[in-house]
Amino acid sequence: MSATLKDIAARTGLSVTQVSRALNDHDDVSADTKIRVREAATTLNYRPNLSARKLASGRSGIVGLVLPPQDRTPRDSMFVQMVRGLSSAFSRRGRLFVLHAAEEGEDVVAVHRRLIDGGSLDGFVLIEPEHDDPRVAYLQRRGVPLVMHGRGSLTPDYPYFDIDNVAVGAELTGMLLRAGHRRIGFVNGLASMCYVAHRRVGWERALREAGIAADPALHEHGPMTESVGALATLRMMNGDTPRPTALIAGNMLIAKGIYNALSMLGLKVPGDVSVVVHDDMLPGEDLMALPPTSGTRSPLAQSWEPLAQGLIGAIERRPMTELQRMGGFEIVEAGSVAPPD
Amino acid sequence: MSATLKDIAARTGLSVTQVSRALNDHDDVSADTKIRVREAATTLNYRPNLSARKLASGRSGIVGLVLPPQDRTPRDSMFVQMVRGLSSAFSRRGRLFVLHAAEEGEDVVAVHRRLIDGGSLDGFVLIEPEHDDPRVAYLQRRGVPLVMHGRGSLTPDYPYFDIDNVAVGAELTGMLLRAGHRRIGFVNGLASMCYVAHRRVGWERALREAGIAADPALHEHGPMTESVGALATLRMMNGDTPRPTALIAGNMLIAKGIYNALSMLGLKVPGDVSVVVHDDMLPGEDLMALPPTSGTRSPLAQSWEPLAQGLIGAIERRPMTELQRMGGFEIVEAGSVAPPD
DNA sequence: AGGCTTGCCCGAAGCGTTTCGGCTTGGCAA
DNA sequence: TTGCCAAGCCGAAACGCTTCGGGCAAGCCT
Repeated sequence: MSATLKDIAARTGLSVTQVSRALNDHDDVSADTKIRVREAATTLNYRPNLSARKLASGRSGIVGLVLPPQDRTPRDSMFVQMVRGLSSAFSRRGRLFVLHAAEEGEDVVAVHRRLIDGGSLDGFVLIEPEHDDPRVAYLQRRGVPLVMHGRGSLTPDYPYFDIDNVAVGAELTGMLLRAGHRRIGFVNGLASMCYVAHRRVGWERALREAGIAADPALHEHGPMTESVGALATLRMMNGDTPRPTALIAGNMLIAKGIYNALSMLGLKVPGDVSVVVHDDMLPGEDLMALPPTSGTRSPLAQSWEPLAQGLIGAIERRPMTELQRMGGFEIVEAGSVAPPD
Repeated sequence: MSATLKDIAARTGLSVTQVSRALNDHDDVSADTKIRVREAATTLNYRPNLSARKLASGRSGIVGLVLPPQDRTPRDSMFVQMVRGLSSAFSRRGRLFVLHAAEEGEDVVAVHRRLIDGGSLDGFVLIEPEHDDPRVAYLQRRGVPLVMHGRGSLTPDYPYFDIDNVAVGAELTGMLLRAGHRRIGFVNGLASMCYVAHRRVGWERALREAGIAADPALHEHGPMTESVGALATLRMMNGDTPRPTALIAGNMLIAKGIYNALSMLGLKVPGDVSVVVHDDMLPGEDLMALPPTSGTRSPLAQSWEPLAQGLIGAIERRPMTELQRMGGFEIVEAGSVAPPD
């Protein structure tokens, strides 16, 4: 059905060996031969058989991602964007990216095992890191390449792409401190997420450096949704402790909730309360009609390229230093911060 | 690293051939041998190498779905649900389901080609059928098994799972006709979607059978979103032609928009206008706080099992009659329909 | 006794690739 | 002339599996 190396060999009068070496750009093939082989390959419409390649060399050129079994609907749209971004990034590099959804009850490690032993995948993109991540432990033990979106700790021993979330937390806090705020609330994400913890560390550090004790009552954890933002705001504003004069939102949805709660309380931004946010630039959030808000910004969509680079680097056994990469973030001044009182 | 047939053969004192046949449950292996082989396989933690299997037999046990390149955010959540459902349905049947996202500019047929020639996939689940679908044409020509979610025409020549959308359209219309309505508006989905056309046919047919001419001004096409529902309602209610006394919503989001527009116009349901809807039971829609609405209902989530069955049947070259399946739908009476005036 | 079936098993070939080791050729230095 | 080296090429084995075409007993029929 589909052309094979043998067909090209027959057509060019070369051996299968030499054709294979020509197509893979080995150095003991004459330049002229390489050209002839490549021409024959395109006219015959040759596509390498990845199964055969995998069997012979151990590498198939297919990489994948296992979708965690939880089903938190607000994140679905992000997953789709991620799959699209990674597909395209790997395609550009001549690899095939596939996604497999883990079963509800199934052990995530077992799913990875199935995909490796099935003998098809060369490596994995992992998301939502945990401390001492069992997936990482397993893959490292089996010698299977991986790249993490984020970090399970501040200095992990595996390839990753992440932004400096401690710096993000510190910068958001710093923007408010510099405006003169002293009581700064933080509506953060789920405590189990590492980047959430890192941002909290940044918040605490910035406060400490300004000589302020971080008040735990001013830090809220929860899924990054509108209602969580709203409820957390109400709690902080109606609590026993003195009201915060400024709020940090973990993402745009939380910010939306904060704005809703503040307007319910009759409080103006930035007149009564200052607000800053970290913006992931998720698609669809732009039509949320949020007032311009200062803060930090780093598009999640900028992760796909470095992640693809990182995984391919890992597959090619590049040194670890090349595989641990950090993305930057911008600082946005949009007028949602004013001095207190 | 991982156990192979040879390991099992060595352990049981059988030949590789016989071990393979035992594991694949061929009939010229004694029952006793099968048991011994299976035991050895589990203690050695054997997993078949899918690449090798594919190479030898032409079948890998991997099936896939290509995510169309458009990026209509409201559908993302449905895609994720679909991927989860299909993954699990195929896993239960010992197959591996993967998803690959098509590139923005890329030809969808070319993507399928890449996946076939890559030599990994046994077959495809297709979604969003078109008339004379080029993907179907290509796969049929190559002899690659497929199953369609929906139908590109009422009597296609390929395996599919669909519900009877003509009947859905007719039933929704019928519910309103039986209450005495004569001017019945339909806010339908995108005209390019086949099920949308089928429902329209059902609407027209039911009207015709009741001796009513279908007024094109009472039929609106558009993406299935809240605002489309709202705008279509405003147009129909403020148009030059007599107002409809009842409205059909293509799905819950459209219904939501209809309710919003009606309440803006100060119209009550069912006092002033009756409303019926087809409910796909997408997750998250329950928290849309829609008033109880009569109509038809058939959970999209019930498609994954029949689709998996259909594709596996197609791979096993079962007769076409077994592979073309229809799902049913329920009729919901929830009090959103009353006689006109 | 001869032949036939049935039950169980095996060797070997083959799927399409990569890769190891070795082969030839021509050119150049000794 | 001989010896050597590099450039370019090739055969064969291997990856793990399926499958074709047999083989060898034991049991049955005539």
